[in-house]
Amino acid sequence: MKVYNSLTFQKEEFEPMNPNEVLMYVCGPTVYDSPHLGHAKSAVAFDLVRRYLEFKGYDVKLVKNYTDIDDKIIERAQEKDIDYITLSEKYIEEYEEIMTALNLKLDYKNPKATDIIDFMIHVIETLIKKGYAYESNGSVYFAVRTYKGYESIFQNKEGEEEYEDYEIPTDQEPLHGDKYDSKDFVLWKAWKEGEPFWESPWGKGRPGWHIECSCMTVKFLGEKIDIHGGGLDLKSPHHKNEIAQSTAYTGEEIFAKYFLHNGFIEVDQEKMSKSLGNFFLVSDLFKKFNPMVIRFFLISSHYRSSSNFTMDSIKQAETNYQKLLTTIQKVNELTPSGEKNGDLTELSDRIEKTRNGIIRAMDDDFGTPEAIAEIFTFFRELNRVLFEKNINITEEFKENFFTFIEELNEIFGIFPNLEEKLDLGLSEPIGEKDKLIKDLIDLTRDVREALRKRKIYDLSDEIRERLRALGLNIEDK
RNA sequence: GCCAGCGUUUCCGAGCGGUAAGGAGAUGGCCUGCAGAGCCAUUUAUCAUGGGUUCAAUUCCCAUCGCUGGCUCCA
Repeated sequence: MKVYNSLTFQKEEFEPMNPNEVLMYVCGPTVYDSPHLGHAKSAVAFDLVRRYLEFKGYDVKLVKNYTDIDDKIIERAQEKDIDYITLSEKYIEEYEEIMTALNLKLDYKNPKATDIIDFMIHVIETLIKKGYAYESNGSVYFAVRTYKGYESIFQNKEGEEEYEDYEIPTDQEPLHGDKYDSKDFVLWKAWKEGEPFWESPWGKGRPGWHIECSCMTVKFLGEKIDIHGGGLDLKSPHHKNEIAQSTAYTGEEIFAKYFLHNGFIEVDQEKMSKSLGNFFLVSDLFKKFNPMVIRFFLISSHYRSSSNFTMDSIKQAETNYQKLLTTIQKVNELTPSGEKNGDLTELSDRIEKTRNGIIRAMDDDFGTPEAIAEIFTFFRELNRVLFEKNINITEEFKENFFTFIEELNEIFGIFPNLEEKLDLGLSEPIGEKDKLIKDLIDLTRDVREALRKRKIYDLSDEIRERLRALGLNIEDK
């Protein structure tokens, strides 16, 4: 299989360092606000990568961090006059709830920046010792000029100018605030009145942003990993800095073999932003759409391209998703009674063809849109043969079909709790699905059946309409 | 300003050297007590514009325009 590697600007054959295992790190959110659709896009994109790699037989270890100490968090906590921990805990909890609803698989580890302060201090000390970093006024900076090759990271150009041999001029006064070079970035931030702090060899302070991901990777996955993921906006300088400081620390040639970056959500062809007022929080979208519709929307475009979010496009996703569910429901309701015949054999072949088509698409840098197209093509054929020609199916075919659906669920994660859904015939979640609801639905169905038998259509239609208004789709045979 | 990416039919959205997947919407038809679902057909494409390379370009190269991102916090 091939993946697009941001380091080399091209698709490459995917070969993890260990043939059976994939070590993967994804930059998680800074928890100072509720997750918006962009966070969901990133999270779902890498959940998909992880799922597909697992489907291919790899044992995937995925670490995703929480940045729980940072300027914005401190600022927001001060505004609200609460402790920064209270703030970050609140948003971590919300993030986890939302990602669970979006059917993300659990990560191997979700460390918080503040969990590993000691280790960060150790890494920063090492960087100073090795001559890559310097202390200045209680802060510590990474001197980018000491890192040969810094400017070439993520540069798709030949002959990028690189730094000559350079030693940090610690005997001089810094020219750029506390820094010797404007590009130097902070590893440790000196404490300011009113801010949370940790004790360090350089006095009170807190870690800089870039160092945390490097430290987490090394601490929880090792000095070299296979895949590092994150949003496109993190490429520079965050990932650039991560690579520099990590390899400076470990002395390894590489930090991550493949860097994967996901694209953005746009709204009406414009960037989604608070100032434009076109900002969508996932929690708000959940009020109007099933989380699986959101997930389906997100995987309907390729993870690297930007997706255009409009009310129209999310409704289209809803229609499409429902279309898949409807067909699955219909197959589920069929009672196997037939003998093997030519049509069924052909359909079984179609399952195999579709499976191969999906694998082909996903093997090419996780081509979800093409994979989904394969599913639709197969489902249309399925509908035509099964429900237009009224072919009887066999037990074997039904099993075969549901094994395939289960595979789809493994790869795309779009059919969680399918059995429940099929039993209830629900198109939308209606809150707590318990036995009472199911019984009431059955009751209503029976009443409608009776009415329709006596051709009292106006009444049965009214019941149908009112159920529909409640989010229950009733379809007459 | 510098760097990177994108511009495909009414809409969403693939393809990326041999004249363009899939879905939505719309219209007509089949089916149905009706509706829905489903099926069939049409809408369905001078692939932003202008040059160039090639037997052949939506796909490669150059320029222009438009949009987006990075250069400061950001998924």
